[in-house]
Amino acid sequence: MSHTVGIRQAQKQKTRQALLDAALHLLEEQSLSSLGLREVTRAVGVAPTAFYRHFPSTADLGVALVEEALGSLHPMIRTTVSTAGDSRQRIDRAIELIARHVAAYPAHVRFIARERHGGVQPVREAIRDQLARFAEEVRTELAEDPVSTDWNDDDLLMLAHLYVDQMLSTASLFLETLDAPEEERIRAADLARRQLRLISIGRRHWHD
Amino acid sequence: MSHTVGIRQAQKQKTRQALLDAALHLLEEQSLSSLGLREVTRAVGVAPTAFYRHFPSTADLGVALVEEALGSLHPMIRTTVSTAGDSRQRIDRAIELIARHVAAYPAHVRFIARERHGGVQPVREAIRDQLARFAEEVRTELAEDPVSTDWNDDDLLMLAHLYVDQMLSTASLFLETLDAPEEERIRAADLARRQLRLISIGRRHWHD
DNA sequence: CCATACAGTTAACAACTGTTCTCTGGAATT
DNA sequence: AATTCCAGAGAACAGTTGTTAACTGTATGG
Repeated sequence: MSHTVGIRQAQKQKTRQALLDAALHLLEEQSLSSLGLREVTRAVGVAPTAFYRHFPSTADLGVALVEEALGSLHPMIRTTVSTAGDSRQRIDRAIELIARHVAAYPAHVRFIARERHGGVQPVREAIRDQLARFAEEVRTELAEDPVSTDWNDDDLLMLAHLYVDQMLSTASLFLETLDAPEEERIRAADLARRQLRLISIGRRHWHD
Repeated sequence: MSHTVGIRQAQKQKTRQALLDAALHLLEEQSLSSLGLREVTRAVGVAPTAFYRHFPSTADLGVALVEEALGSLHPMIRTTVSTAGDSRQRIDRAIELIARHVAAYPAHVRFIARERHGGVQPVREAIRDQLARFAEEVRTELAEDPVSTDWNDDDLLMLAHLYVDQMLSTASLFLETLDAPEEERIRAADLARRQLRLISIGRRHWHD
């Protein structure tokens, strides 16, 4: 049991990543349920049968993509709904973070938005589970905010889900306006900002 | 130019509808981008080539399905965000309407949720356009509410989009819990109700 | 009553799909 | 140095796909 990777395993992970990358690229203009195994291997330049060395089926490839797209996002959550600064600053920071992420990983965002309600059950479930984890994390973050002192856990989770949904909706909106003129992108950011503001107002007056 | 339908056209529309129904059924466990033309005709019991008498491609079939799923929904919008009753009654009525609709047309709801961000561009655009129309209608309805006297059109449209998104999100949640035990369905309805309540609170305190 | 229009059929096309089995070259282990 | 392991290749399988062309029967309009 050596802790060195070895040429063998290194090469394997390399082609595995190549398969993931190629699939993500192909999925920009189709859904996972229509993605062919041969289509992916052809794009990578390996034999169709090599696919099975890495994934039992394209559905498992999809689950791996969910991990890649959302797994590394958990650290970002804490800063997104961080308690630092006043309400306006927090909203601006969140919008900025989402916009940057969409610009940096558009294919990831598209994949999640597309397959969240897509035709492949295991992938839907993987996304649902990850989003539920996000909601939990957002809840614990919200609980530390002095605004939420008299909130019960159920209401906090309700608000957390609302925020997570809003984040995804905003990310999807930003994705659509990625190639649009700057004016439209500003309008989109403005819309998202005001929606977040309305939610945060509702939050402040929840117990009236 | 007769106003009588004629045996011929009647039969044509009958098979056309059969194609739409079969497609909708098949789309419950896959996405439109993987729906085969032959698959649909086989389900209806008609030759593959007959498909072309009704739709140039499966994408056009999808656009027709958008029309069927959302086109008939516009009348419902007015009553959903109607101004009658107090806030709690309005929310209860909206949730009830959504729940009924999801139970009555689950395949329609699933199709819209799935293809809204799906892999077929013309269908995405058709859904986006219809939802934009919904938002416009919601806005004019909201404008008549005395709560919105000092709201500008831009903010009203922002709120309308938030409501439309929330409706879809709620419908999708209800769809997932359709076959779940009643306890979970009640929890889902409760969550949706509180989220709507938070938004409506934010709305009331928008200009503070 | 007859000519036309046309929804649906049949047959054939090349291209594609997922999956199995057998094989090979080189890294890993002993 | 000899042996095992295993990522990937290659070939073949039975089925599938979208699209074309030429057809048939029947409702429709003159």
